[in-house]
This record gives sequence, structure tokens and C-alpha cells, in this order.
Amino acid sequence: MIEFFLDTISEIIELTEADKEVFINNCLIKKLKKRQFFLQEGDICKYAGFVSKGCLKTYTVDKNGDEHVFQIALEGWWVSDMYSHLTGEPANFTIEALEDCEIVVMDKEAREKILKEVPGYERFHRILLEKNYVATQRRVNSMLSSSAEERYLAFIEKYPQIVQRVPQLVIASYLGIAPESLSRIRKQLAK
Amino acid sequence: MIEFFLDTISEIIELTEADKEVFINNCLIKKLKKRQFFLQEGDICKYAGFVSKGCLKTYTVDKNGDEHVFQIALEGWWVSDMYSHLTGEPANFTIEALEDCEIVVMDKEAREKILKEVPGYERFHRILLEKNYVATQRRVNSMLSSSAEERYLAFIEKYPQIVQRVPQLVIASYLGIAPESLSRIRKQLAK
DNA sequence: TATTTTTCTTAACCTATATCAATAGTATTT
DNA sequence: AAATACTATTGATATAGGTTAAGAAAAATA
Repeated sequence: MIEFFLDTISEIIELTEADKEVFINNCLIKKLKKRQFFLQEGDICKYAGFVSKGCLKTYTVDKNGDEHVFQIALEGWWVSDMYSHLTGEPANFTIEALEDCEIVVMDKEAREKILKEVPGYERFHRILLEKNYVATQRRVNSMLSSSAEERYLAFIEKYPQIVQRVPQLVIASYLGIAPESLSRIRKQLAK
Repeated sequence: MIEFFLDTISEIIELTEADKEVFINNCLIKKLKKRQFFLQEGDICKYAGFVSKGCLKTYTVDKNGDEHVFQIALEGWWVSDMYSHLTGEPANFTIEALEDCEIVVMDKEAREKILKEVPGYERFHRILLEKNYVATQRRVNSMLSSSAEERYLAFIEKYPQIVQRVPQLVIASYLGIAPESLSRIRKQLAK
């Protein structure tokens, strides 16, 4: 499944066969069964991972034990707790498989090597970061300016594949509402 | 006031005198009076700016004409609509001076030159982006998991200088609540 | 297939925050 | 100093979305 990983990178930067070898020699494949953890809150996030198969949720747990979903990652998405990965501090996020997964992972050492040996990767990395940042800015904005119903409509527009595959209560949490509220919103919209 | 700009960058990466010249030769200083715009929604964000004096708000305007504040930027902060700046598409954000400001600005061409002539700047840029991204992740999280009162308390803890300088209605908008609600929360906390 | 677990829906009720309107207090501008 | 903007406060009322609880439906597991 490393093919899909290399193809995805190739969409942004050109990779030679030699470049591809660098990735293959430095990345690992992790397999997770549904409900297993890629990362647990409090652990140090050793790996950044590219989801090559399956689906995961990234979330925090508040003082009442309630989950708040930050990200839902399908194939082609990256998962990590960036803060923890960069600083070596304990992670705030938990990352858990919603389905059986295959994840291409690299630790910091592997990334250093890739950055050194595949010069274009620096650019890929920056572009990915910029895209994620802009997307997160927009999410803040939608939370500031839109109702729950508007956010749900925007979500199904933007991520129809997620709506098909992921339990509603996970989507409700991502939107910042109770699952009962999402159920009501859907009923209302069905008319 | 370019001193402050150079000093701030020097806190992250070392700059030689020659490096500093590169910045001085490629950046401009923009001055804005209170209520003037650094960027207006719909325009293309030509510049990224470093606030060397004053204070600005970055916000969107919704279909009812209501403002939603994404960022409050004091001295040392950067302002831009990153999406517009990177893609050349029209900006979603408006950036407006809350006080008379001095802003060190660079356009894309200037940045290209700086990146080429000051090799460490790439690293500075990446670190800044990473920090902003992590901060924005945390903001999403606080909106998902905390009440208005909790968010306000976290805000005054994190940004006491902003509380001193910026009208409450701007802070209320940043927190995603009505100014009346913030007023009531403050009254409640005063007890 | 039967059983257990998880997810979704519905209804009744509740609460945090919004909205509207009036007033008072502060800054700016003339 | 007066006049004109803004900004903050307060009270009355409204509402989106939360909470609790129960049952139905769907999915996973035995």
C-alpha cells in the first residue's frame, strides 16, 4: 500500500525511482485493528502517519470524560499530534482507528533523512502544512459564524465520503454538537 | 521600527549584518491610521505583514453583516490572509487597524529573494507556520470543549495585554459570543 | 441464527447564550 | 466644552442546542 502513499506525494512534487526508494527504506507500515490506538493522550507522538487504508479519529477527552473530535482521517490524510511530535512533549490528542487501518509512518529521524535525500520533500511538507492551516482557519470561522445546521450542510458538501463511512456521533462531535442534536437536524432537513 | 522586526526573527534564527541588509532592502514599512484597512475582503492579499507597532483585527463578515474576529494582532504578530496570499484568490478576511500601526510588509517577490539570500529564513517560516497551526488547533479544541466563561478565562490568562488594549466587543467576537454575554460573564466573575 | 453491543431516534424538559431595547459611560472629533 | 461617535451594562424575553431517558434499529460477535 506504499504505492498509494508515493502516488499522493507525486501529485505535488515529482519523484524519481531513487526518491521512491528513499521513502521505502525509511518508512514503516503500521497496521491497526478497529478501536486500536495510533496515539494515546499523554504519550509522545513518535510518528507522523499517512493513512493508506482505513479511517481514524483524532480527539481530546475533557474533564467529564467526553470526547471532542478534532479530525476524521480517511485514506490520503495525515495523522499526528503535531505539537507533541515537534516538541517531544506528551500528546493532547488521542488517535484511534475507526476501521482496520494501514498507516505509512515516519519518525523524526526518517523524515530528516528524507528531507536530506529528497530535496523536493521540504516543499511538499510546507504545502501540506499550509493547506492544513488554512482548513483549520476556516473551521474556526465556521464555528464563529454558522449554526449547527449550516455547519452540517457544509460538512456533507465537503466530505460526502465521511458521511457514508463514519458513525453520526463522531460527526456530531466534530461539528461541536450532541448526537441527539444532529439527529434532529437531519430529521428537520429531510422535510 | 525595523529593529524590532529583525530582533524578533533573531530570536529564532541567527542573522548576520548582511542578512539584515537583505530584509531592509526587500521589506517596506506601511503605516495605517486607526480604522484603516491592511486588507479588505475580496481584494488579493499582496503582502504578509509583521506588526511592529499598533494592533489590528482580522475578521470575516457574514451574510447578516456581522463581524467574526479570527485574530487580534499586537506587536510581534504577523497578519495576512494566507490562502489569498498563496493562491492569488480574493481574500475572505478583512484586516483593520484598531490603533495607528506600523507594519513591516513583504510581497511574494520579496520573500522569494529573502528565502534565497537568507537560507535560515525557510526554517523561521516553517516554525512560525507550525506554531500558528498548533495554536489554531487548540482554538478549535477550546470551542468544541469549553463554555464561554472557560474560554474567556483562558483568554485573559493567555493574552492579558490584549484585554488591556482592545475593546471588549472585539474580544467577545473572537470568543464567539455576543458582547452582552461577555459583559454578563465578567459581572459574574467579579463576584 | 441468536445475542450482545453500538448507534440512532424521539420526546420532554432545561440551560447557556442570543436578541432586543434602553441607558449610561467613554472616547473622539469639532 | 459641546457634540458626536463608540462601547459597556442591564433587564426582559427568546431560542438553539444540551440533557436525560427510553426504545428502535443496525452492526458486530458468538
